[in-house]
Amino acid sequence: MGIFEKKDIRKTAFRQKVLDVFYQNENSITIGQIETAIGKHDRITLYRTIKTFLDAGLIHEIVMPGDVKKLALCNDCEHGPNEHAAHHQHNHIHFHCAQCQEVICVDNELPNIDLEGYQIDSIEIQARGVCASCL
Amino acid sequence: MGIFEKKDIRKTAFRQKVLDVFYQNENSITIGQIETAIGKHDRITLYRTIKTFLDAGLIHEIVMPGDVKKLALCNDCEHGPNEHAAHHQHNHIHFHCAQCQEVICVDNELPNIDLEGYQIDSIEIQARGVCASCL
DNA sequence: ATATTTTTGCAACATTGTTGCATTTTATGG
DNA sequence: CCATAAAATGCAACAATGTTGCAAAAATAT
Ligand SMILES: [Mn+2]
Ligand SMILES: [Mn+2]
Ligand SMILES: [Zn+2]
Ligand SMILES: [Zn+2]
Repeated sequence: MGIFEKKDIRKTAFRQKVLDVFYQNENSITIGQIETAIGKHDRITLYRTIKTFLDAGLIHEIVMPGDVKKLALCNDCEHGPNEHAAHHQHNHIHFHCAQCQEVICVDNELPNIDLEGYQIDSIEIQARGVCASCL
Repeated sequence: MGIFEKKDIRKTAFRQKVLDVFYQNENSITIGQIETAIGKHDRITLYRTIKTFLDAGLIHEIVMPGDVKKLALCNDCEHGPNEHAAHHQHNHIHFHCAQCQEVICVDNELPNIDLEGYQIDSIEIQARGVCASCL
């Protein structure tokens, strides 16, 4: 049973190629990286594919400080049915390495945040520094 | 001694108008809000003004999940000289209220995050839920 | 195999932001 | 206050990124 059946979206040659790019990279990737990897292609279809993957909970979007935008496979993320990308619940930290510039989904417990007078439904944490491989 | 002298950037009529929009709003604002508030104006100059303010450490940029981009006055932020926007050190949490849609800089201690094997230089936290006014 | 549904590719458009350059505004200081 | 120098502005043109409508093609269901 492939990932497409599991997520109930149609399996097409194009989508498989895009998905492969995710599998071929250890960390999160940019749309630009996908475009380079899949060669000649249609930009519009790629955008729609990404939206499909996002809606299906196959991948998640990471927006880092400084407008660095990345995409990553969802492994440990929590998803409701058809959860909108904006309300995605990562339960990991996103780490931007200042040296190799990779943006890494680091598996770990999120700290408990408590803001007096506020009701917190979800949190998202970005960290910056030097990653394990670069240290 | 006005804020322009303090930050060593020239005071102009246009910049004063933009700055006033920040003062008139309790929370963070979008570029669109500024454009509406200052009326007929030049889009390019506004972008350059915002960059100037960012470079001067007068304001900071907030990128929330779902590509919500906002700007806010720097009050308690830490700045080195000419610190680039991407490496800005907020020391507060950014809270997005799902009800009023405001993005609020909430003053509070940041938790101590420790990732085994990683060197963390700075962190940024976004929270989502219902704000104090909406509860 | 045929019918139905979804995806794709193309063209056109929208939004957001940038760059070069001539003109205007602001700050300086005699 | 006026002349000068430095910086900010406005315009035009461009660039990057993403969206929409629609006809053709591909994928699934019967
Ligand atoms: Mn996810
Ligand atoms: Mn700041
Ligand atoms: Zn992630
Ligand atoms: Zn803030």
